[in-house]
Amino acid sequence: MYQGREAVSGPVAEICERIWLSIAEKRLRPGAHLKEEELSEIFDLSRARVRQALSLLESDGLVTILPNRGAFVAQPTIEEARDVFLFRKQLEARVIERVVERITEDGIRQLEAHLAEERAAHDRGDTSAAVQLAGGFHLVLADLAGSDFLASMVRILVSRSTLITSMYRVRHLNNCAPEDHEGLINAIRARAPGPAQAAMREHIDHVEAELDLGEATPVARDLRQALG
Amino acid sequence: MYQGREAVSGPVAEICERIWLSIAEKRLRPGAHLKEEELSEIFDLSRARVRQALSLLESDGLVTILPNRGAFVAQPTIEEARDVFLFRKQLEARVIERVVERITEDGIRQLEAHLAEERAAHDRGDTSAAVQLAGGFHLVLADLAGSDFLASMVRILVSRSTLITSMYRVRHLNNCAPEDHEGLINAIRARAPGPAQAAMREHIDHVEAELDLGEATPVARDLRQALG
DNA sequence: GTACATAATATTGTCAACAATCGTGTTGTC
DNA sequence: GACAACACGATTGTTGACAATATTATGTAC
Repeated sequence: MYQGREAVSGPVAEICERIWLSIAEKRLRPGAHLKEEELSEIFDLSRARVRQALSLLESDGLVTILPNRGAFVAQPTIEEARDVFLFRKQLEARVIERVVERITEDGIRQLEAHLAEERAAHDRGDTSAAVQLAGGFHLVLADLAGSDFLASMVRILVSRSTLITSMYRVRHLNNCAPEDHEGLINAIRARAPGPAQAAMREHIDHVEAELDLGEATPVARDLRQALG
Repeated sequence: MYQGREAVSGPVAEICERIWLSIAEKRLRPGAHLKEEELSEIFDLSRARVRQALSLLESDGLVTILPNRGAFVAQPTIEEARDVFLFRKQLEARVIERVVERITEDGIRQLEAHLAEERAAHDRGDTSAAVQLAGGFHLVLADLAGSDFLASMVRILVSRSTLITSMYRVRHLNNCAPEDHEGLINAIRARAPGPAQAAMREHIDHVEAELDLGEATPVARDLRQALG
């Protein structure tokens, strides 16, 4: 399974995971060309499967596929970045609303188990796992909302947030701090819709506040795009 | 080009279009199994291209692909239907905001030309074209907002709305009436953000109001007949 | 007749070879 | 040297054949 996608499993999921992580950790620059044969050699998989993975990553907004040209790491603009966070606030507020309505003891345990993993990764300095788990928390939450639609929307926005964060963050910090997630769980446990939604909006604002969305792009953009 | 997707062209776009239309016109019931070989015979295309088309339709939420099982026309629940329209109101209000900011004379002409096509299809009783163009209006609008992100989000939600409307509508009416679209153009021309956003929210409420969210009316028919 | 195992069929998943396209370097002309 | 036409290598796109999996049909015991 890759980023909450039930239908994706096995080798294809692994390519997606690893490319996703490489982007999150800035090992892959926005605009970088992801060549199919190169990837198939690296992962020792057929080109068809690489292609499938790239197609999935495109639908998550992490890469852009140009016909007859190939796949490139996406380059969201500052305007798009702001829109992503604006909609995440609205979308995830709705998610929280539904989660509070239908949360069970088992659901709470799921969230707490995830939070424990986040803390463990954070404490041992494993930023790679920490970033992955921080995004994963929102996917678990979306799952608990019990709507495939909401879950897929959250996935789309969270993956884009990962890319945006890796492009525009000023400090070398996590995507989400575990503390915020703890507060969210508490508000959900108390079955308090208003405070829980407020906590979520604040949390997303925190994430956005760590970014520098006021100036020109720090990473050099594609020349073709700049002059086109 | 299929539903505002620049990158999709040629035969694959045609399969998508025709399946999309068949769903919109209730010739394909939700849950129907879209068999790859059958489709490849109907459209006289290779199975690989059919597969590609089904994958695109999945990312638009029109079909659900189950591993080793195949592709099925999606079956959005009533809860999901409400969420789609809720989110469309928020999303398209933002689209309108950006369109009003950056609209040009040429943009207005584009919208009016589209509206004229809608009216023509409506007047000659071509419901097939009318439904397609009604959804298309929102895609043109999203394009004028000048953000790939907003455009792709609108596409995802509009395609889902099409499916939802075909599932839950009580009267045999259009997805969108051309009158609402005319009002939107006028508000945009006046560069009035508030009224334009209000018009959009009202318009989407109108569409939602035509649905009966308590009764499902599945129409079963042969796949070959539906697509012919 | 029902339940279960098993074979037969239908359907999807995967691959490697081939075709089409694009980017780039080269050559020829002025 | 500037420019266009061309050819080459690199990269993506497509196909048909084959493998894996699921669904249906068949047979058998009780």
